Amino acid sequence: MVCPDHENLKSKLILSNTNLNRQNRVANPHNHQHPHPPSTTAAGNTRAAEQSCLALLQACNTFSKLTQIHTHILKSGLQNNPLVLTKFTATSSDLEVINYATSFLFSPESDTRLYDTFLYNTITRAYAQTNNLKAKAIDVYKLMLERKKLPNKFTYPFVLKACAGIGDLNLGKSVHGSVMKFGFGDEVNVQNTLVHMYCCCRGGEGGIEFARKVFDEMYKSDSVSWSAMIGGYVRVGRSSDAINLFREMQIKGVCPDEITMVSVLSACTGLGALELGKWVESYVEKERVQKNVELSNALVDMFAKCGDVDKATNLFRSMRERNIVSWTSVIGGLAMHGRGVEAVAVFEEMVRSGVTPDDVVFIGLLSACSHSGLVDKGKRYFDSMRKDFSIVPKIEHYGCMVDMLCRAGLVKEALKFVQEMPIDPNPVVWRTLINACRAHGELKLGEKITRQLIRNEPMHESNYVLLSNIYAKMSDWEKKTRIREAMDMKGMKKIPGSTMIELDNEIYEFVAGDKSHAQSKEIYEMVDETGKEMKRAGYMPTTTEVLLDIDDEDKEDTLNRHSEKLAIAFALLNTPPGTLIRIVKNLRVCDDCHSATKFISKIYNREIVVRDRNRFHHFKNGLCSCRDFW
DNA sequence: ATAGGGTTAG
Repeated sequence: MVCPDHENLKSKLILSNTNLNRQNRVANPHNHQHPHPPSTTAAGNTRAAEQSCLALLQACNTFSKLTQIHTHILKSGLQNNPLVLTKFTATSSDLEVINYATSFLFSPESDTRLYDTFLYNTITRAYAQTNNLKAKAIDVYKLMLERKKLPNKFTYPFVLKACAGIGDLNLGKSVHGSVMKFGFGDEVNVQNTLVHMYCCCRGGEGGIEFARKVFDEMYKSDSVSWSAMIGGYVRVGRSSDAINLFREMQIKGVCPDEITMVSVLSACTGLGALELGKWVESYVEKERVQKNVELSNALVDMFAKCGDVDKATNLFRSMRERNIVSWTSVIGGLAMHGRGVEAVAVFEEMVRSGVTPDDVVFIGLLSACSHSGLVDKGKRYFDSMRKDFSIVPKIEHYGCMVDMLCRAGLVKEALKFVQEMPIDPNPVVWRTLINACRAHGELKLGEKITRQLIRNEPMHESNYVLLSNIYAKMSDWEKKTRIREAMDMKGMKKIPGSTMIELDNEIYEFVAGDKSHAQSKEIYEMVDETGKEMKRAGYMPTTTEVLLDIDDEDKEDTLNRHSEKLAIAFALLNTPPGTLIRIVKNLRVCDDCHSATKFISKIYNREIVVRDRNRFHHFKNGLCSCRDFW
């Protein structure tokens, strides 16, 4: 929705800029000759006009008034009056206003002595909170220093926020230097923003260790410092560190607020730790943390991504205030669980209720269609994005379409779609296509595409894994071995698969061939036993995805040591019969484990919920919710 | 006039 007054103001401001330039050049040559305040009488007049403008701005709280005041400013010829300009920018952080003020700041015709730190700060703040314009905030700040204006305690939170948005570690470090030089290194608010800035900046290794250093050295910290650091760990994917830090925060007796709890919930989401997430939910209830829309959204997302999408939906239904993010979390959550028909229904409900869809919710919707085989529906929604909602599809939307065609087995159509789409396919799109080639037996085509991809992206290990899997399916062990050698030579390693499971408020993690667990012996005996039961029920090990060229018996042994099989055996041993089992895998589940889990769900009468890198698999009675497409 | 948070293809 566009506010009419807002539009009005925009056009006026654009006009006023041209007016002013003309005035400077022709109608008001006075400016050129006397950059200093004009003569006494004129000064008196100016002061009166100035006071009247300031008074008007003081009372201003709506766009419509702002427009009137702007007209007034123009009439009084006070466009570049520093006091008026400062008040104007402080009253409205509307970009047009800010750009307008900035043009004076940078204009060689302006008397720069008249602009003070407040004005620079206000403009820096406005740019710092606007995407794509963070660099301008730094320009304004640098200009301020060049002109020998001293920064004050408000300056650095704004500047550091801009650095965080830009994400350049070297820039951040140099600003940190200025913070110390100007003596703001002891301000808690500045330190908090330093922590946040380092958490957001990358450059070589990334800045999170610098953040931790600032954080550890803080003389006193508050909930903001802890939230910034916890949120930082979440952002870089170090969810366990985030949880550990939260525990430390409780020990230290720092009281978390709703923002802290949002980050803690995100950490649970990252780990897939449902029990931990439920504990956080009860903590929020018990400690009466204010449950605003962001916190509720984080809860909905946590439940969906930790495997309980029904709880996520119920929570969403109970929310009094919802926004587009709430809807997106539910739709995306249902999509991940293969409940595409429901996701589509929720989307339709959203549109009916008057919420305008954005590009993000369409990613969830298209992904829902893809994971549930709703190809025609997906195509219609894809067209409708542009037609009905004026949203230009991005690479993610094209990616969903490619995935949709691939899952439906239409690999050739998917390739044609990629070749004809108006934007360049990215590696993700190619990998989607390659995996589909493997899954649907288009091995030669898959090999060709992967070789090309490796030329463009030689250091991305999943490309090699894909190629290796294609050769395995071709039974070309020689080429497969060569891929492995090539990876070794480049110093690359396959990311080890690992599986997490929660039991009695503990988190257990298994890797392939894991022997570290106290129950290790029983676990392997259980794996053997389930193996025998499964074979009796007709299970055939899928040995084509095993990495090395070894004989079939050894391959089977390798498969049996996969982390998900160990985790499931562990769960069978330690939970009462009939209990639902939830596990979280860091990579995609392999063909063999997928097939084995189906058998186990039937033989042992267990519902097994597996989260893998991309989606959920609900195994029940020998079947999987993904309908074997993944 | 200052700081930290929720959704994003495989």
